[in-house]
Amino acid sequence: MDKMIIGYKNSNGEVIDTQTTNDTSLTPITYGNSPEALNIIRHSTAHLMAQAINELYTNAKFFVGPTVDEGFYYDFRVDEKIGEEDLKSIEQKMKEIIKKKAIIEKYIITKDEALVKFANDDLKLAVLSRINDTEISIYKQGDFEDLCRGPHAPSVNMLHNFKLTRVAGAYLGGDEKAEMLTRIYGISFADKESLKAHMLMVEEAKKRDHRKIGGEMELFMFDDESGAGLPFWMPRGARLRARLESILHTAHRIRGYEPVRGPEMLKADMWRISGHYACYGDNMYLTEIDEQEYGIKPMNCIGHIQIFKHTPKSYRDLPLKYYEYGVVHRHEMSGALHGLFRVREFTQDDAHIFCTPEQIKSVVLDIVEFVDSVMKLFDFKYKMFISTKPDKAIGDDSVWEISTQSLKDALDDNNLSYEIDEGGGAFYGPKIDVKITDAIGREWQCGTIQVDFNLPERFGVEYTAEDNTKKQPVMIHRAILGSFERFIGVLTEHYAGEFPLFIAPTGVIFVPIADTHVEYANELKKAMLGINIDSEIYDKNDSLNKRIRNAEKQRVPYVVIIGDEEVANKSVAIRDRRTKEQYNLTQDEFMVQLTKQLTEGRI
RNA sequence: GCCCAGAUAGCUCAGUGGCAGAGCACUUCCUUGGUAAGGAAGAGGUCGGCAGUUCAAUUCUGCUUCUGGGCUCCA
Repeated sequence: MDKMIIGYKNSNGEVIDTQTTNDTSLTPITYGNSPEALNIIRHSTAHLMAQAINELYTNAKFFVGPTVDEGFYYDFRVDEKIGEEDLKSIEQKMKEIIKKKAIIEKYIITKDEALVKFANDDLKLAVLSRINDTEISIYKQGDFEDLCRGPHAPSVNMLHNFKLTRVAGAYLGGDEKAEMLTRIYGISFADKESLKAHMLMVEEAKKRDHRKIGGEMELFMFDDESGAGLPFWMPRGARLRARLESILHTAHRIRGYEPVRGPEMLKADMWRISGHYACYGDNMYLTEIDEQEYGIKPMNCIGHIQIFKHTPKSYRDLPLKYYEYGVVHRHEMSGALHGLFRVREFTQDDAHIFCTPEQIKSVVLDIVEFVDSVMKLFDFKYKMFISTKPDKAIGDDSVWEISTQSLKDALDDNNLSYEIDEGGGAFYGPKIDVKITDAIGREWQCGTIQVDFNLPERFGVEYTAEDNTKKQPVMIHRAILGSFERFIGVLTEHYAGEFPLFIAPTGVIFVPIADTHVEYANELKKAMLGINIDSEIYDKNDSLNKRIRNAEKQRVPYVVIIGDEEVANKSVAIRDRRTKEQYNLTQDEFMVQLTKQLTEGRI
């Protein structure tokens, strides 16, 4: 028979392994890199790893070893401390085991028998306590056996192409209060080439790491003495950020948004009314001023609500769109901090739109158009998720109905596909989350659109309707980038630091050949500022070759060489990063080209 | 916050219970060069911080701050 069959799929799409059936009328799953095959291979590789760990650490006790998006892991407990360097010996042991070519067998026992069999293994008992079935399957390879629902590959012989990637701690069952187990992550593929390609992707991701590039390019920094998770923007990073802010500012104004700005902190009572004090208090920084408690804002909504309430509003004012680059502080656990991706102080591109329930659909449609423009600008593919009413929710079902349907209609009308996250909404309303995919295929959650009936109610927000009665508006919270910090982090990795001209912190580096050419370079730099291009002059006492090499390494769109010829002709000798070409233009032609290229950043 | 691993020059990293090291970057000088690393000299460190063990600690121990990989959480 075909040795390459590693499982079957039944008519319900369920995967059944070869240990369970050899019914050839089922659809076979052949050994390869299909999602189903990989799932089986990785699951079995997790077991293989457990077997190796079991041989190396005889006191090891195992919890669960599932597959995940990026491979597999196994959680276990050992007396020894396991570090990265131990992964090599575990891999070595796994390879030894493969050489024995053990068949992977399966047998069934009752749950009662399993309870007896694993009586001395508290972790397996913990696993069993989570299983309701009366029958338990056990998989066995050589002398190693493990309680598992499968499916598994027929033989360890099929598990050659793996790599253990990291070791970490993980709570038993994901419970913060439970014991911390050791977790080892790994990945495997059907062939060597795919494994190699994956490891190359990981290498590429490492090269693009925004913390590394951000440091090299001097975009931003963190300072131990000042505190964790508090980013500092250095001149180059601040230039980039200012460009992004400026592009977005115009984009908001064109779309009818009004800029507003709320204070950095408010009396704690405001946060009590909003519900933040009770629901979000653990993440808030509180302080006391003149014996009164204040809270530093973790969100911008209250400020916008107070501004809305300050003057009477008519139905004619709706929808009313307020936006703010709102600085917020949120306490994140120290272990969660991660470069610009997770910080304790950040700025949201935040907006709150006050509208009637009937207007939700068109307002959301506008926002979706806005999101689409921004994501297209940066060449991001994206997906949308609509999250519906959770079990614990406030508000009438009818209002949930109309607003959820409005979200769906808005996306359907715009021909945008989305997935439904059933019950994933906030307690105060449904939402759309935007997940973007970067240049090397990684996904990031950035933008979010949330419908809210809760805060208008709590703060007594109202407007005068056509019939001269007071009515309550709906509030739509939305962010497109999410936060400037995270988005710039993502952009940095997306472009590997080679930002397009319209946000590049430095658009041009001028390299004068000799001192006599510096004056012209200064003139050019000044002219550049006139058309909103930041440039730098590299006139250090290094050899010309070295200066060109260093300038080229700066990830700047244009390197421009200035010599006698250029000074005489008022021209520039260009090295164009985008076209990877060298050519000459007059100064005027160059400025026209740059100005034109800057307009690519208009949305 | 929890588990594991780290912290040595501006950066990347060697190294040692007994005077602190390299490459790059930096400063000065020579070189004034037309397209990817010219040469020489110099400066730079409380070996993250605080205690403890020791004749002696950058090295061993404890605590602490920060960083990394996860868990958890989230923009």
